[in-house]
Amino acid sequence: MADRIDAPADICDDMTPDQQRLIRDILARVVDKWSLWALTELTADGPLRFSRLLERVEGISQKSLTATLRQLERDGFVTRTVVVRSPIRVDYAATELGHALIRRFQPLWLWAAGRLPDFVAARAAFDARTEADR
Amino acid sequence: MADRIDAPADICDDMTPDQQRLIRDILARVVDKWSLWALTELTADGPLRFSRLLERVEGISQKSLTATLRQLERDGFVTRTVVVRSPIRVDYAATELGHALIRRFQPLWLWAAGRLPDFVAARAAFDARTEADR
DNA sequence: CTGTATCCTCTACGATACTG
DNA sequence: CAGTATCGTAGAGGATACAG
Repeated sequence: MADRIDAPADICDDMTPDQQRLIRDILARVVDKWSLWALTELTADGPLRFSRLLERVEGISQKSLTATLRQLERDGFVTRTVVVRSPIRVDYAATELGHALIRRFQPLWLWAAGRLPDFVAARAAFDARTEADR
Repeated sequence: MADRIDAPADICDDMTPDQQRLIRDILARVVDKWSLWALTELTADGPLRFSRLLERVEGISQKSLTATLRQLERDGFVTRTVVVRSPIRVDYAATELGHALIRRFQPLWLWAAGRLPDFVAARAAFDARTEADR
């Protein structure tokens, strides 16, 4: 399953403020506290039920998981399938769009991981600087 | 100025929870309401003074711009240079790390731009679905 | 089991006024 | 001009209880 070809670079110049806002909106949501984490679990391990996700995304509350999944569903990153048994059961799965996002995001994550020493050093330097004077 | 080679993919398995938290922290900050925007202005147009940034990052308050720049400085993405004239003047500039981040982020942005129709469609479908039933 | 509803807290952020 | 201080508001998100 190959990604679509990237849009040409000058596409950004042709975008309305509304469109730019939507993109920022999408990307911001994706890097919020839980979305990327939940989506990563789904892309890594196939469909998962609500309660499995609740275990895997450590620290998330039920309420926030519900909200996070709704957003991901609304933006087309996951599907939600109700299995009408007793007890009821709901499966969540990453869509093609969801998989694509994770694939696209991974290089950024890896880059950040490789640069981790720089971040640690930068913070240490800054904190040392600001504790002394200012 | 070439980027560093990416870390190998399995680097993620060797990371402590603390390190993973730091990466999420960094990446989350970067996509927050203002950071990426401010940093983009700096990478596009060389050093800028505080008041120029305040104009360019439309809608940001003085307080938030100060906070945003402090975070970016602390994480090593920008430098802050005080020019002691009268009136005082402060220049902000993107570091190599800051430029690298923007470069790394751009493909993701372009991908999102290219997929914009999908997002619009997904949201429309979801909203139609949820207005009918639920 | 999978949600929704309520409450409560904490933080982000704008507006405004003030300082070096 | 660049920043700090203070206030007020709005939203995110946890804990808990309850419903289908």
